Amino acid sequence: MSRPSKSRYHHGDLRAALIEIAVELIDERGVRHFSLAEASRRLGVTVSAPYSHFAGREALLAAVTVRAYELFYADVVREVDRFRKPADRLAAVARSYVRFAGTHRALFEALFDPGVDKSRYPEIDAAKRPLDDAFTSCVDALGGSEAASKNLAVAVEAAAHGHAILLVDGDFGDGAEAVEVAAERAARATLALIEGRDLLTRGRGRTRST
Amino acid sequence: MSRPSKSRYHHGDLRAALIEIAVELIDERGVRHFSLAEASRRLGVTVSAPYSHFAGREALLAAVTVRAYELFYADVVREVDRFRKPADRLAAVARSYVRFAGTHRALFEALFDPGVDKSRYPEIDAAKRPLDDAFTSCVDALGGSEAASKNLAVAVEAAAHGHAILLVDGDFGDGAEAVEVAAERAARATLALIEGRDLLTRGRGRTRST
DNA sequence: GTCTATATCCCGATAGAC
DNA sequence: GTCTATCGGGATATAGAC
Repeated sequence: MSRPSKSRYHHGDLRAALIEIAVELIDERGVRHFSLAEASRRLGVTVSAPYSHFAGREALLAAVTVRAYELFYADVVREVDRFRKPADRLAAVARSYVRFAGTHRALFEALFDPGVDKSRYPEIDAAKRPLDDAFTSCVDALGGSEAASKNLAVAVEAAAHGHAILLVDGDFGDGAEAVEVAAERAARATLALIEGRDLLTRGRGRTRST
Repeated sequence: MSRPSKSRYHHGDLRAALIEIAVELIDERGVRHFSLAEASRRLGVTVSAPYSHFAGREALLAAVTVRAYELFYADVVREVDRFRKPADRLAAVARSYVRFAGTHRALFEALFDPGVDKSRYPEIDAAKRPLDDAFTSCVDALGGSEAASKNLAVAVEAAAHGHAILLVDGDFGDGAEAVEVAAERAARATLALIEGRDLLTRGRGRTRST
């Protein structure tokens, strides 16, 4: 058979193998400690081999980010489609958002790694778009003006993201239980935001400030 | 002579100078590109000099983080004390949280740098505590059960953090205006969460708070 | 106790041979 | 496409000057 040798990726799929091993390594030591050199070592190739497939370390991380968004989106879709009511669907987005952060920490970390200049990798933005659209379409289904929808979408996204960060930061403890606690909190925060959403769009300048 | 040379930091305050220059460098190139070597070069000392004051790069970054929390807390307190009503005070915490992220990006970035293992630097947690307490005391002033307060505190913190990340990520645009937009959104989201807070504490499904 | 000088090792990146 | 060789830079440890 054409089963490739797992120990030595000298068979032409180094690119995919690099992305795969990068995810593993990031899981083990975090993005910051990820190095092309170690990835190469694990794959049994020399340190310069990756440069045939990626411009450099950052480009590989960008590819990892794109992959992460794809997996992220798949998770969100799977979860959202279990519900029909718009509010529940939106809460499901928030829930799966946090779950993804908890169950794929390396990938989630890679998504927001300050070390990758996203503006130089437009494919990252393209990979993110379906996710944003999922948010938006759920929010739109709730009705209300365009401005109100936008405000709610931003608030929910921020809430989901915030819970995800708190989770990854350990504020909810460790393990699978912590993930569910955080995910459930995010879902409920979403429902609370929907409930109080009129307050998101009021005043236009009159909520106090400088 | 006991007169220290100001230009070379050979005067015994290298520790403070390192923290200061670290903040500058992180502002210029981001945490990832910060190096002890360059900090040393800028201060006119050799690369090994910092090791008299810090165990290594990570320890210096930890010190920067502590400093960041101190400044962060000072900002929050200043802003919160301009209000009296509990809801407004809580919204002010969220607002100043986001403002800090926008106006001190380097420090904010350092606060959540995945490269520093916070569990190995307990002083970071200690520096963070006053900030958490500020959140908590504002929430408690709103009344409600202990569990409900906890739930609201977490939700507001997550919302504030989420808006801050979206801001730093450029989702609100650039410049001072973007900062205010994000800060105001966070404040309003806080008010919306207060409004819908009953939904945060329902079902008893998996929400275990401590 | 603080800093210099030095040396080792790892990593990112490039050029050229196979 | 991959390897060899190599350069430059950064992290870190140690020995010694003041």
